[in-house]
Amino acid sequence: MTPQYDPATIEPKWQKRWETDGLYNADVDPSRPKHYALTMLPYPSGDLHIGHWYAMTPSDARARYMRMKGYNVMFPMGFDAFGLPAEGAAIKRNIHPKEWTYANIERMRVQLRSMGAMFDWRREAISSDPKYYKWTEWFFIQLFKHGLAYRALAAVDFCPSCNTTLAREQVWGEDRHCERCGTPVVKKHLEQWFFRITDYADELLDFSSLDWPERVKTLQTNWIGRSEGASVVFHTEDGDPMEIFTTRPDTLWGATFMVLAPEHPLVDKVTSDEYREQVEAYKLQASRQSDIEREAVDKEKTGVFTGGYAINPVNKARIPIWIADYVLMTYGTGAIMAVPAHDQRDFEFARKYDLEIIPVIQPEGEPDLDGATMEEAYIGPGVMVNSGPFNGTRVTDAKGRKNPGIAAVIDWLEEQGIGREDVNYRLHDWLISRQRYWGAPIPMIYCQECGWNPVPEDELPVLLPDDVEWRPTGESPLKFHPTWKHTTCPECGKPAERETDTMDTFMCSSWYHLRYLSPDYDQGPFDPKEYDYWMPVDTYTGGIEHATMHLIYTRFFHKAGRDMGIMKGPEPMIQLRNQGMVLGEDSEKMSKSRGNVVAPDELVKRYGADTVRAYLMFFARWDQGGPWDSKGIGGPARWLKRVWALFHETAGEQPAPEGDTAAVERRLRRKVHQTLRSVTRDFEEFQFNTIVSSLMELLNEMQKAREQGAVGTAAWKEALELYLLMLAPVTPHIAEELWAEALGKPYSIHNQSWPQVDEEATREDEIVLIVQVNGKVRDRVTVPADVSEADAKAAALAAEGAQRFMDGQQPRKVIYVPGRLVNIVV
RNA sequence: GCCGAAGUGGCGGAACUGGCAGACGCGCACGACUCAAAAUCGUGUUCCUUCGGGAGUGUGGGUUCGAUUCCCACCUUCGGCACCA
Repeated sequence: MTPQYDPATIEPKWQKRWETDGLYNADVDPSRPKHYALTMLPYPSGDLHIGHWYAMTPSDARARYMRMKGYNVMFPMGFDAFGLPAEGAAIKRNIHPKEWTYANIERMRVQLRSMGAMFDWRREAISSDPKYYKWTEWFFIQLFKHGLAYRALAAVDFCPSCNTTLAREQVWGEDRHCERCGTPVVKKHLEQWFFRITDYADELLDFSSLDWPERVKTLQTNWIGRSEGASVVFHTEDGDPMEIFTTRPDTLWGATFMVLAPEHPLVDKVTSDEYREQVEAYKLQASRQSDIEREAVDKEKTGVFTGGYAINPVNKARIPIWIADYVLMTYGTGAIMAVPAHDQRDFEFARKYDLEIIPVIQPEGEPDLDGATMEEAYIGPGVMVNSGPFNGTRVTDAKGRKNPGIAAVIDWLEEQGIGREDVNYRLHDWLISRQRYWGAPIPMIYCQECGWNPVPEDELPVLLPDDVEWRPTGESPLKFHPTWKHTTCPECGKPAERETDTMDTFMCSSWYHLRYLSPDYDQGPFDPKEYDYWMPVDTYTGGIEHATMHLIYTRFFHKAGRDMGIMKGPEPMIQLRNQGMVLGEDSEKMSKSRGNVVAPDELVKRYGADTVRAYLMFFARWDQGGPWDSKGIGGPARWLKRVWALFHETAGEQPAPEGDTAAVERRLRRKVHQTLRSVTRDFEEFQFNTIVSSLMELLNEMQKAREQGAVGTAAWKEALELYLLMLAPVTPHIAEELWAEALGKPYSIHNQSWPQVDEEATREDEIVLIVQVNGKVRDRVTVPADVSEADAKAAALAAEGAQRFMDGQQPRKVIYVPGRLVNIVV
């Protein structure tokens, strides 16, 4: 053992040994409890950055802790290897996306190994491997066969920079930009493939079996955006039905006009000749405006009258039909009933265009509302008025059927056959078509006669051709391949064409946790034996940015798979924890263009992986992250050097023959076991920063105990052993080295059990009681731990500081908190 | 506008169940070692102070013997959604 801590020597040595021994191989073993620890897989961009380390090494420490707790832990790793950057690189540098991707994977595997994580590399899965994407395609076919994948013409978001359509989840922010490249998206009308995720909207709102952060649950709940209400069918004067959705069926009697989205299919039909010109002009203007302009909230509402009229089915009132761009074709039915008295948007519109306002909800104890004089819509509770059979019915603030007014009206609508209880979601079906090359082909064939049919399953995978030209045209490069798309119809055998779009890569990552189970299995997407043992994922870690993308998709995928008889159980990932983000030293997001990127490889070279791991766990709360501080890493670096030095200098020493060490030993054992208790708790709660600080604190105490002659005693030996066991998940290399070289213990520390807290040892003999006078600390007294209340109070009252501040007065009240303090109130 | 999270020393952060605010680390200051520096070790480090003490966890109130912790109102920052009918 060298006197100098030299991570550059010991780290590669142990990494090699662990790997050749298969120390972290996880195999099905029904005799042991399993723990599937999963951390989000990286995209093979070419370099592992500090964010990967921040996500993965604390997750690794937690997985190692669970392993020491006796679980059979699987902690796999792989690559989300399809995707756009590969094509970008291909175009820019004239290198094949496959070559680029696999070269990056090679490089990143080496970098990943340098972390010293307990990855079971036998389970590595790469989503761009044919043996992987064969089953991505297979899943598509199963979804198609079960009616969960369909093709439809829709106005979809298209990124002009990435040259592909995007899912709604991939369009972000007020300016509706592409999640990947930041370019504002445009609308295109295209036929695309969708998954029916909306069929699962309600189930996705049920988080009861999940231990997930509230934040993620809230984000998903808002994203799904469930509204309860009713669908009601109005008719035009000509008898054409127009369905509307409303959350306020109790206000139906106050509907004084209707508004259609400019793109609504009935607009042309209801428009009278007299108004056709202005309607056409308005439609043209609306179509020219971007979504951003149209959806700007503060914009004044505009619209035009169509000349047509509808009949309100509840009271047969004849009401005008308008078109306005504040009604969106993408939500509900693209048509609304307008109740200006009780909806602020309708109110503003009615005032502007001088439309009738009829109050139908009267707030109790207030003067009667008057449509002519109201200054804003009334949206609070009250009693229904001007509402025929419902006059006098109470309306509360509650939504849906919980509101007596709404419940009564819904029942009546259903009786009358006018409408029905209904629910609407903000969530849209998942658009998965991408006009790009480097993705899993959509395994569908179009035949002029038979329509769309899936590729027969025994012909899977549909392989990507290698010889393509990547022209970023907005259409799939596969389309321009001379032969690839030409095939025959699986139904009739006549010439037919393949779908040339590829799948959203979120499709690949929706099931990667299943491919890890058996990455080489060829009878199905996964080996059922592995599935039955390992699933569900027990602990999933990753960034919050996937809350409304990957984390919704994978839940949908699992539930759909369950309904198709492929998967089991309600949810794929039971416990979720999010790490924060490591920012640059300038507190900005790290990026090459800002020049604030921290390169982990250099840090490993300079300090060693253990120090980098420890610093990442220590420098911030894991769930919050924060700016990198290059000076701060010196703390953990010094700490590990001091750990090394202490073990090196004292490991073999025997106790000094003379001197009574009983008190020192007791103090040391107390601190060791108190530390073990808090480290154990912190591992359970993912509080990695306090794990490291507790271990630093214990080292300081051990240093003191050393000076007091503890070295070589039984308590000292126990302290050294427990110290390394607690260190093992955090800094696995130095722990292994000291375990072998300083303590001479048999390989491997990573096969040891997590130690038990000796509660007896943690007990204090004496405690320091705080003495307060009127809530202010005035003194402290040392008393036996099992002091009686009377003795404690007496000691406090006698304390010099207490006497001084009591100023001769009699205590009015003396409060005793056992083990903590005495507060004297005068 | 709606929903959510968070505000603690110069900095990152700690504080279990309402009970010593500032653990641990960075930085800084001083000291030791050194010809000197780095490294290392030691001591100190919330602010004010007449050295008795006083103030202090975004602001203002409340509950309590006692509040970073619970309640009310507000301010700020960050994140999400946003004409969603």
